[in-house]
Amino acid sequence: MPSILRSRLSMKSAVSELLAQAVQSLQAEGFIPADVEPRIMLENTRDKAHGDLATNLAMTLAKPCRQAPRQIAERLVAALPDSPLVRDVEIAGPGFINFFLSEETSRLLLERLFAEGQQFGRQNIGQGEKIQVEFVSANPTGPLHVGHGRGAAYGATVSDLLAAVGFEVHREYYVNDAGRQMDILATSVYLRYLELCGESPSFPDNGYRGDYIIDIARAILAADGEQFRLPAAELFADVRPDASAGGDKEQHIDDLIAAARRQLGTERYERFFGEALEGIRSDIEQDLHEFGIDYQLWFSERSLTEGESQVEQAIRKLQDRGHVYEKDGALWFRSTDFGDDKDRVLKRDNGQTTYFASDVAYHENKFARGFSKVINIWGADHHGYIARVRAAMQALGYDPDNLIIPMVQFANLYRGSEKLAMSTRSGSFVTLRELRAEVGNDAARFIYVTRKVDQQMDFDLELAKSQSKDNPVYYVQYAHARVASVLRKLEEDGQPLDRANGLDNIELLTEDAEKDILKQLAQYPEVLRNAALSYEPHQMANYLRDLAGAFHAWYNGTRVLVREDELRNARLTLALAVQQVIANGLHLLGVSAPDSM
RNA sequence: GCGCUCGUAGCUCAACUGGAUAGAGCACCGGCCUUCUAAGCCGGGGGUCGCAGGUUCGAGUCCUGCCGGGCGCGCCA
Repeated sequence: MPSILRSRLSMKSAVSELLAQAVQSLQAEGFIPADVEPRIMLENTRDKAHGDLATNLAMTLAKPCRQAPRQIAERLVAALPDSPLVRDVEIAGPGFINFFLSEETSRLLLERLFAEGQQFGRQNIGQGEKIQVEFVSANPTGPLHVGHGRGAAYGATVSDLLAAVGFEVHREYYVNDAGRQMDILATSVYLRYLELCGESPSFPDNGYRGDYIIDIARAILAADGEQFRLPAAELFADVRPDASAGGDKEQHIDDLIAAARRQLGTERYERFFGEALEGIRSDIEQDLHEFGIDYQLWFSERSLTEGESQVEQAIRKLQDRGHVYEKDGALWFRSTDFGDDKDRVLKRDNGQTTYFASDVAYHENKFARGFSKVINIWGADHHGYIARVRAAMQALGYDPDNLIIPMVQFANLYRGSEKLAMSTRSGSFVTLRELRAEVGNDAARFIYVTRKVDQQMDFDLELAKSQSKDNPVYYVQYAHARVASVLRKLEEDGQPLDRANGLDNIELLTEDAEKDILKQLAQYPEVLRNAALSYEPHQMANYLRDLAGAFHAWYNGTRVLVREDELRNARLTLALAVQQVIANGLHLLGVSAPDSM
């Protein structure tokens, strides 16, 4: 293997290196000004007539060289060192330089592909740099629904892609276990508990109605009996009326929470709070685990205020740096100094710190742990928070560019043409668990990441559930299964698999379809790199679909198991390479690569 | 109203991050199973890249202004 390739990621970087040498020698001659540092951009051509790789280098040099692009192109081509990788070079159009790669490149590619196997495509761009990815982080007030699923699939895949290019990835779930929503949850559980005891309290309009609330209440009843039972009338004694009774639903629920806490006592109230929280959180953890997603840490929001309050410390740090002022009895962060629309309250006039203050503390905590990059994957409804959190990080002395916040747009859920309403409170939603059961993990994971995250998407359950060809994931998996099937047939026929012989006869792969596949295989490491570094898993998903498409087209018209040993081995080698790359790619997407379907 | 974001084929989405003639899948029409899995393949029709300017060798991609969708705009979480 020529040294030029051994150390390089791909053909692309090898050719790029040739161009760099050409530029150097032209600079030595004085044709290109010495102070110019051209950025060499090579692209994979869309049209085969343009060769395999093309560069616009001559065009970008036109201005500094004050020469016509085509003239520069000619000089560059003349200065290119000879390479066994390049078969031909052409100048075309306004000044593109097109490279036609030699068959030798295919042999080298496949040799490396098989040598690396499951590792093929993996790189070390990250060099072990620590990067944190926080995703899902849904409030533990109920099971995850299909909207969360998108963030889950996206976050998990981004994490795995980054790990595959050499970053040390730390996956984290921020548990919002503080605040009023959790109290509403705890109180909802308590009311269900009372119902199970035989009381008949009215259930608040604002309470959580899902069946899982009753399940948690039932568990408490089973463990501890009726020791927490109170007469419903007593509990509701000083509670202002609910909206359905002509009152205000927010006042009603707040009164109810206060009454429950007072009458049960803090310790016994905490029992319901804790059971509700841990019951739901662990259910979410299990759900995600089954979806192929595991975290390194479940970070509790409450832990930020317990003991030596990190929230107070963060506020103090902002104060020390002169970004905090007092107004109307509250403490404000002057976020407008860092581009936010308005200043934000850190501590309310009643002494309580805000959710935002917790967020500041959490992000301070993240950076303090030494992550060089912090990625927050947020739902689109949180986009108003980006400016203030960035502002806080800047105020605390961190580079806001190291805080990356991709936003997951909502998925509109349809059942056929019927649009489904999603509401956690009312308990009427399709859960992620239901989706997984109906569609399967593979299809769900794949479909979620085929679209760019910042695009709103329509998710049609009927379509996703259909076990037929409408599902793109089957298309890709089928390509993998077909190769496995060929191998089974080969074994049945008692024929040997001689990959070394196949590699020696790569030049027998002369069909257009075969060349297409080889070219696409060569691009896999680059696709992986781009998908990871731009946080765009859909690039990998689309690539795999294209590769599977090229394979199906070839497979349909070309028999692999032919009588001639050399040709058969060459084709088998190609098929095996496709199988390996599809397996590697699907693995990164959290999707299985079955041997039969 | 202000801010962020998106707008590509009838529908759902791509376009290698500024490159050559904008591509797939559904859906529609017409072909291909005695041969390694037809969950497949081949062919066909279908486009003012929301609109209008601007930047440059070159714009779906960048900048500005409109139009339209989504989201946000609390001392809630």
